Amino acid sequence: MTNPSAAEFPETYEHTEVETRIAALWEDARLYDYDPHSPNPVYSIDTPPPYVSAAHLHVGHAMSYAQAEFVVRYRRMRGHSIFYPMGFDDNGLPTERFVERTYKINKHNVTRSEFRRICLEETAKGAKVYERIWRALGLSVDWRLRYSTIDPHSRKTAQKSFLDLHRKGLLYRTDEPVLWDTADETALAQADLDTLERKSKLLDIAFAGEDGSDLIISTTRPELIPACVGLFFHPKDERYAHLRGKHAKAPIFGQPVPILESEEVDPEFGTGLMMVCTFGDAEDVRKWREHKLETRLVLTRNGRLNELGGKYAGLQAPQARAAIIEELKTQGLVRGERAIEQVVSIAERSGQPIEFQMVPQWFIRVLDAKEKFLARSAQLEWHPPHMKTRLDQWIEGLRYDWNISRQRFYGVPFPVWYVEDTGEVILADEKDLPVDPTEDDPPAWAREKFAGKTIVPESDVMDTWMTSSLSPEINTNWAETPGRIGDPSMLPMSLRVQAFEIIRTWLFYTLVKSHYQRNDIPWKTVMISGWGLNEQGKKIAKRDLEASTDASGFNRYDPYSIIQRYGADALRYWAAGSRLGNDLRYNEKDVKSGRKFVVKLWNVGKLCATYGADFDPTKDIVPLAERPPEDRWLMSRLDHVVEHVTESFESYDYALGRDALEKFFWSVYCDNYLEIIKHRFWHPEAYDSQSTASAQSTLSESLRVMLSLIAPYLPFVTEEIYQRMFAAGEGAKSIHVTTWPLADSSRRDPEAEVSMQLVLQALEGWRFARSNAKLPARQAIERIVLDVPEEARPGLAAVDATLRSALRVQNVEFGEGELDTGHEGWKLSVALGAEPVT
RNA sequence: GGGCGAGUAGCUCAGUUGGUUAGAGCGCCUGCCUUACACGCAGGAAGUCGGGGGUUCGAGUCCCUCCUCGCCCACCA
Repeated sequence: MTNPSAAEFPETYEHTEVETRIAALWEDARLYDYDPHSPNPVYSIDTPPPYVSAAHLHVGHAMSYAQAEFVVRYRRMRGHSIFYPMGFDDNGLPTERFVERTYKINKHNVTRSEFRRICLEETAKGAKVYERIWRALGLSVDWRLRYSTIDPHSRKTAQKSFLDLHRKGLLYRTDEPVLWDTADETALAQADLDTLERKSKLLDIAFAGEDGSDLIISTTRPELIPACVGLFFHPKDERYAHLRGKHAKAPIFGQPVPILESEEVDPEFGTGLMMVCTFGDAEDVRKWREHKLETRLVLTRNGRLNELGGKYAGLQAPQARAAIIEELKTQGLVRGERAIEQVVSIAERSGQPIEFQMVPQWFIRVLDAKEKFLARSAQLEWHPPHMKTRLDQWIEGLRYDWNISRQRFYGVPFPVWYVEDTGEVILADEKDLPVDPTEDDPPAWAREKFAGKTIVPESDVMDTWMTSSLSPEINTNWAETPGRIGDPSMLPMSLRVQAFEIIRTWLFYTLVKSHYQRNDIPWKTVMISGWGLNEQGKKIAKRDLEASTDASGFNRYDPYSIIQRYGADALRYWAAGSRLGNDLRYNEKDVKSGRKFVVKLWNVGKLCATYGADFDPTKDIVPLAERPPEDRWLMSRLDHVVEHVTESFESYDYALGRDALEKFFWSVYCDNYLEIIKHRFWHPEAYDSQSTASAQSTLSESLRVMLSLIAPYLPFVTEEIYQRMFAAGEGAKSIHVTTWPLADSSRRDPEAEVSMQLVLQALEGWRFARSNAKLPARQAIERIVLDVPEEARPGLAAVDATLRSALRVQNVEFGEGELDTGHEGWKLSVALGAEPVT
């Protein structure tokens, strides 16, 4: 209404047409480009780089990215200079597998750089798909700030990080036993483990004592008998005291096994005699270390028995187990057998039970800095606060330093060579990064210094988290890659947004890196989102996504599909429905509700434009104090909402804001205020001369404020209405770069709120009576007689015009009434008009 | 076994520091195509707030205890 050149509002809201056009408008205006020269405070966001190659994006992902974005849009309107990058993760095993499968190649017939080239091509394709969806969803990302975890900039950053930590003495290389995945044939870190409950058999098996007596141990893993290097009993266990210093003979394999004591043996478990092998579990590793036991590794890196397994050599562990049990039984050495529930550590990716192997690995020290990490955790502002506990408990429970070596082909290489005979470490020069030691030469100084010696490259690659943990540094160009936008002075970044399941990995590792590299926190605030779940409250699986396309091609879990059918605003409306940190079930009907909200808002815009066609806010505004009570009431109520929504964004609890807005918009603004003031427009002659201009002033002001409040949630429809009604008048390119409305006490009007309570009670009573009387909508009403308590009458009489406007009748009187109003002590009667309203 | 979170209408969830008769959306029932909107409007039914105990003038809200569900961690002889 404030825009004299505002185009006519089309009858219906075509979301696809509008959203496409608005997205282009933002794009043309370069609205989301980060401006390094802006005088405004920077607000920077670190969001998860999704796996591009997997292509399994579902509504749950859309939900978490949308949630981050609500906050971003709010901050932009609060006057921050927004730095909002987007990354893609194409590092790690899933990508390796994907490329091998798709291109029918493997690491034996291509070089790393060739493999990387293919991966980057795939990334570019995948990133396009993602970018299309993210843009469609309205994410206000600066796409110039894109990174991929395998691109040269990220590789350089990861390698620089390695050099930095090495220089600081925080890295070491050792061939201690490491967690090993026999399926993927690589070492893993503690954070890569999962647990599996399964049924297992606990067998009592007889070893032979020196005097020929039976020494019974209990084990679930008889295939490790050839790796047995000790039997342990508790020092106070009298039953075995006589065995002190003696040896036992292992069944079948016959090796002599020392009998030793340890406080950690539970005399109550089994026979109280414990078999220790290299290595059945973490406990075995501990005993091996403490008691300096022999090393008899019987399992190979791919999970088979080696020559120590004698005739069972070459068998996979489970087959060997079965065969060995068979032989033990034949020899009568199995003395007991019972089924037990067992919990085993498995590799998160492959699902294989974890073994231990001795392979030289690079470790980052974390165990001796737990207290420091806990202190860093306490420096962060957590939303919701209880998520901090998850990180703290993980830190407290750490048992291993961070193993960053992976025996895989694809990933970020270590910037390291070794002198073959001495094992001396040669590090790359920082100016040469990124390097691949399997293809690049070592630095010139090293070639000179070790001339004549054989120099071998490190062939392992780094743990994928070694790179991802640097997302703040990658974003802000800590490695100083020429041409990248971003500046390390932005560190710590403002906000990290992520889901809870990667607190122990992504969040923890990022904290470690920041602490070690810059002696600082990575970001000031952490926002932990929940998951978007399916209708049954379960995680949306890849197969759910794949099996959910209907005959028309609509996939009910595919964000793009949903956006096409209901619009991005509708999907975002659903995403705004969960309290931060809580999971949110996906229901199509909630997206439909979002769609209804969008359409309702559109219709309000249309109505306001119609009623305000001849209104010029530069000269027609009626001062608030001079407007009728219903106008002052509306503005007062609106001010409460402004405060509420602002608070909800400040506490990252956008869902509370959405609720408050929706209730206000729908029931206060539409169902009451708009319905009340219509009468003023229909019968201006019945009201004072300013009443139309008052309503127009209020409509204009309140709609403008509401559009701003709703803009972070529903950026498209709010922009569309803004462009039609306010943009030209305000001279702004977009509602998203206008100023956030703040609460304004001059709008508060307790007096109007009190008088409107009476009016609304009368209105409710009238609606109740009307509904009971089943009056047709077009029934003309001559007069309404209110039969209300004496004490209410002066208040109502004082706002007579408002009352008539609300009840939509020219004559309101007090007197006797017979119709029930649903309110104690309130009745009314009504004089019907002769003719129906036309 | 330790920890975190949750249990409120048929379903999904709000309910700030304890304060009248516990709310919303969806669903259900009754009317209404009323000059923005039938993707709408008006009205209605529906809850012993997981169980038990306690503090208080007053408890969905605070304390104790038990039960159920989800997640994280530990448990591998």
